[in-house]
Amino acid sequence: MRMSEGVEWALHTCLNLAWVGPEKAVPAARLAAFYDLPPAYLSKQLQALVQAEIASSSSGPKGGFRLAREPEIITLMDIVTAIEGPERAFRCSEIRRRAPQSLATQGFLHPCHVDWAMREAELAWRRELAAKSLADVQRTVLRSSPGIPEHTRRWFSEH
Amino acid sequence: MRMSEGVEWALHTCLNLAWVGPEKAVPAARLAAFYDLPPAYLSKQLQALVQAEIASSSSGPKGGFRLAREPEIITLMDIVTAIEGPERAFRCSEIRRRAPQSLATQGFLHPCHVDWAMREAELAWRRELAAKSLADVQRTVLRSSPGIPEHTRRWFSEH
DNA sequence: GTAGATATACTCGGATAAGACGTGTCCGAGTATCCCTGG
DNA sequence: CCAGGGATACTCGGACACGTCTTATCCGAGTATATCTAC
Repeated sequence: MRMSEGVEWALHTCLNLAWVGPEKAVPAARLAAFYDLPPAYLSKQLQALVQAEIASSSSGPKGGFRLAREPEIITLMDIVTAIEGPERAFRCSEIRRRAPQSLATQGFLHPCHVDWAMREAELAWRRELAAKSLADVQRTVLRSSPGIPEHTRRWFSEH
Repeated sequence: MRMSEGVEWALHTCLNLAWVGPEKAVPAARLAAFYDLPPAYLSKQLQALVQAEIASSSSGPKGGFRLAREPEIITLMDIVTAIEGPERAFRCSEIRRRAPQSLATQGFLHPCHVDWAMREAELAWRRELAAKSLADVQRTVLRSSPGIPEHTRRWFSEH
């Protein structure tokens, strides 16, 4: 089980967009340059963020990406789901129905208990991610490195 | 993010081994036949379970697999880790160190906050899985379908 | 009848291919800006 | 001086290859059993 590397990029990029603020749009190429990432590929991730209505895009000169909502109402779960898709990590294929006894015991009438246990664990994970907003992360960063917001904002203003 | 299908197979197979009990060894081919799975591939998953000391194997006639420990002290986390490996789903590549400002703000002295949030969520998931033992699942199954244990045991005794 | 050696058949285990998904790249469509021209 | 039209340059967005991991398979090494033979 491996999460796409794009998730890390998306999270940090959303954070950068949050520092810049919604007034100014930032092109994908510039967002990529900040971390020295492949611009075309980051662009793909940004598309996903737009589709999920986390970011909004505008074309042409002075165009680019900006956050579509306030950081306070963007959760880490939103971002992860946007990149990874809404599918669960564990996918129950109802394997038990192929068991020779499944007809005799009518096991398929009840929900799959293995699936249920896995679902519950994954829900705990989702709950935890949904409880943390982008603004929460901003506050944590601000506490440990107060200079970062201004530095970042300034870097994206240059050029 | 997608969990290997082998995890589902391993979970159900461990459950079957639990019903059969540790007295009798069951060959991989027979375990595969129960759900009509590719025998050679399930064999590979079983190898992983042996390496994780969840199951034990024996060669030759009357050989096969059996649980190495009591179901009470085998957690779902153990099984998932055995198949998927110990690696985390989200892997922080310390992307922030490539930021142009990282030297100025000495951001790399503090832990990565994005990573920390993701780690915490994944820990919640692991905790949940570690809290559920194979015996717990057995009890749930027993409650809803009391016939299954005996049916399963009998099927593996035939032939 | 019993014990030992041997042949046998069955098991696992690691080395070896095929397919799916994530990764990475490119170029075309669209748009806001800027400039130029005419009034 | 001002307004409108057009050219321009910059942006995103979807279509197109590459690499890596999961999936799937096979065959050889090893072992407990059962048989056969000799005592």
